[in-house]
Amino acid sequence: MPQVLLTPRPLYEEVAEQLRQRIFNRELEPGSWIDELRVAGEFGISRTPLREALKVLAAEGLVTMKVRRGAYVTEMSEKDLRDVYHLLSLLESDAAAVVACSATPAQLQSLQALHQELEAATSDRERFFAINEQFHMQLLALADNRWRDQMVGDLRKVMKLNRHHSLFKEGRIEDSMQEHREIMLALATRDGLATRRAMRKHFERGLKAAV
Amino acid sequence: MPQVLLTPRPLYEEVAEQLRQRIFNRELEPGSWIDELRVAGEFGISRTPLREALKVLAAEGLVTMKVRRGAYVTEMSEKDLRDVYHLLSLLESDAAAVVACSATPAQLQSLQALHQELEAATSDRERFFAINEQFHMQLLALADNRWRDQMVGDLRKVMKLNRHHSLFKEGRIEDSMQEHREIMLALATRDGLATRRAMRKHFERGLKAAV
DNA sequence: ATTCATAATTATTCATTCAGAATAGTGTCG
DNA sequence: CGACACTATTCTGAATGAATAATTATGAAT
Repeated sequence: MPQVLLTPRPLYEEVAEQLRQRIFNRELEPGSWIDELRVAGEFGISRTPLREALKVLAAEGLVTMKVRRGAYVTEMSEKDLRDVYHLLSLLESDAAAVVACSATPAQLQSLQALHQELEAATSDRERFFAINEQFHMQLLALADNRWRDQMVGDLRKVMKLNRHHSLFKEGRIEDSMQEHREIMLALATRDGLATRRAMRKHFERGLKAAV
Repeated sequence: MPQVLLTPRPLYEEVAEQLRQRIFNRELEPGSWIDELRVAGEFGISRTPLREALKVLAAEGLVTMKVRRGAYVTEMSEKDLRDVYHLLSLLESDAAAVVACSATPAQLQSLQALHQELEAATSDRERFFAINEQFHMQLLALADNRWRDQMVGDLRKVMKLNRHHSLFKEGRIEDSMQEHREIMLALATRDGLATRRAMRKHFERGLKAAV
């Protein structure tokens, strides 16, 4: 049959996304070897785009390449988790401070809207998780630094390698919500330092709940 | 007994490094299209490892891929330069603060040694530049966060895309040296906050000299 | 029986080949 | 004379095949 697949993006990117999902779903476990032939067979593609996808994932830190030994799913130690949280805290709290000082009222309003959605989703773990991610991404977007966006995106991906997600802990959602309220308050008062502090605290608590 | 390793690293990594050099040397100009056939021919290799190398460089931000239109050397606007400096300042000043608080005396001594080398190289621009890079990398290494190392490495690479290097400005070396002295002083007193401030100032001045 | 060496198998790495899409050039029509 | 359309060429994206390197297993020797 003719390959009528409209390719909105190149195959290796599609494959990279699929591989990310498999890694996050633990179908490919951290530390395990990625069999190029087997995976290429399962996707019904050749090894070439798969290898290119693996290069992308390696640059993101999701997999690590060993010379002449192929690709392995990255293993995150507890120290790695702390280190990644530390960097995310640094980058996102700075972004929050930037937004507090430079955002337009309309932009702050867009954050407020997401915040309200979050308040309304505290009972639905999956939905809360999704909107929470949206909120952080919107904040990043308002800080308007494409290099930071790239880095935070990568860090958040490798963070998902970790088994225990902070939001899965009992009571974490309520605490997280309270921290978000403090962030919104600091943003509303246009206080850069307070916003930075609030975001820092948010990540600090998040890490405590994650380990 | 392992066999003699003939290929220290895979071809695509070697090619990636060569391409970086060509980009930094302006043999491949920002904004220009990278002709896969031509470059592969010049390197005497096929397109496959070249394409894998381009994926790596794309992840680093040195080149940008356009769908069905190949790879282009990334163009840095003035805002991009400011944004990258901002992030480097954030990441490296935090690293410096960490080192100030947690480094062993022997580790501080290794920094002091590099600092002395730097003091002795103020008359040789090239050498000063190289040792300066070594100093910053050693500081990073002491902060012991491989994810930060990766990110700072990438940011420093894209920074090199910029035409005017801060250290090429007249009088910048002397100023830079003075800022380094303040950093060393703050490190010696184990004052994390002061170290962070000193490193921040160093980058602030560096940016001013770069634009 | 254990260890070392050699051979075979397996998997990565790179080259060659093919197909599809985009752009540029040329020709024709309004 | 200009604009639009069609064709041809060129380059990207993908597949397949060949070669090299590493690991494992087997056999022999101490």
